[in-house]
Amino acid sequence: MPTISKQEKFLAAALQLFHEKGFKGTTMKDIAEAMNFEVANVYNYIESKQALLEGSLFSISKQFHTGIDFILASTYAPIDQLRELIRLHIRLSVQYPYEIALHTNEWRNLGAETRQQFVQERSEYEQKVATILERGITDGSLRQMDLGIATQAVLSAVRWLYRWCTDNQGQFNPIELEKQLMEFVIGGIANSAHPSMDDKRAE
Amino acid sequence: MPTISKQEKFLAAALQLFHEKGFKGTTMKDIAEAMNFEVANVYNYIESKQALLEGSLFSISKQFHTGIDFILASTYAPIDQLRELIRLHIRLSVQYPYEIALHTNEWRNLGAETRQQFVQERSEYEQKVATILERGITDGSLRQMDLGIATQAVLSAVRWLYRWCTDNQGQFNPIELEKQLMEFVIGGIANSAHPSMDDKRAE
DNA sequence: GTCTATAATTCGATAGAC
DNA sequence: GTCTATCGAATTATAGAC
Repeated sequence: MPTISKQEKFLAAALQLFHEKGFKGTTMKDIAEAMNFEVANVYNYIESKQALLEGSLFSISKQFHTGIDFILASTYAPIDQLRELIRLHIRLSVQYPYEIALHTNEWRNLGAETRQQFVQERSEYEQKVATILERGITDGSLRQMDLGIATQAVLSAVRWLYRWCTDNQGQFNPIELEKQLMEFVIGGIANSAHPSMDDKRAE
Repeated sequence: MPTISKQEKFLAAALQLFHEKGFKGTTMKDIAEAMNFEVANVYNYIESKQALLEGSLFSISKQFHTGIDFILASTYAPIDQLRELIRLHIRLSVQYPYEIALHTNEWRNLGAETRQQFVQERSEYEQKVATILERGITDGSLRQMDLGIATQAVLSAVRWLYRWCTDNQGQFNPIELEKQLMEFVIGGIANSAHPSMDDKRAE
């Protein structure tokens, strides 16, 4: 049985509260109560509320960048890089759902400087996703689409995963989730021999 | 030229600030400065900060429910109801991007009672979307999928639209956006197999 | 590490004059 | 409708004893 340090318990409690009440809606008092001690003790575990936000936010950002960089540097064909991208998002969503919730919802609360850096990193990540899609469109494995729309559509398709994990705490099959989502995304932008969007329905 | 009342200007200024800085991150002073008057005057336009949040939130929630209720009550086939659902989301995202941003991101800041009502309404909306998908799966026009996953995937595919509208202020073609997104979503979950009755996928 | 006490600031909201 | 002035409460963070 893995020993969970009080540090880790503190971080988990804070992240869960941020998820439930939002970053600004969560007070140091809330966290202290979750830890069963007084407010002042919070500062034994963190430097400041802002530092806690920044640490978690950029930590998960780095995880995503590291993951997609490996994918981009691989010899997989573009459509299989896209599969790997989806797998990456599922894996991280299962492992760090509350960090991703923070990353998705609370970046607006960063200070002016760090916020700029965050937006920069997020923009670069989207650019890397777009690169995968662009290569797929070029080699014909992905359907012709507006690259910006395709990028947002793909990222949106995986952006809800963290909530699936926090809501159904382990009460789901990640393998099946992966399969279903793969089918949804790939089937959506893969260049199918079946032009099902050319709507000819029989009535 | 449409006359814009100061009330409307106030609401627009507040919503934009909520979008940029978050609800709790926006102070009455921020709004007052955007309106070029002092803080106390804010309360000539609203009852309270909470009331402003609740009003906008439930207003847009009602719009979505009204829209999907018409779709559900129509005689469209399920797959075309899905098309209409996507059109509904695009239309509302173009018309009320900042209200939808609030609805998506700031519902956690509702009071305990109103928050419960919000979650209830959102859950009912998801249920209505699931109904459309379920009918489509039943009649064979949509691929066999886990209904919960399919519902989240479809809703996620349209959830980023408001940001597309706020970021590219009118600098985009809504018709083309609609076409592209349609192709992505419909192509993703439409049954690409033969339009016959075999609903069991052979792998 | 935990406590009590408190500093320093901010914020939502109201009162009342003009 | 707009202003000045202000109240009361909440919040982040620190000081210092145990």
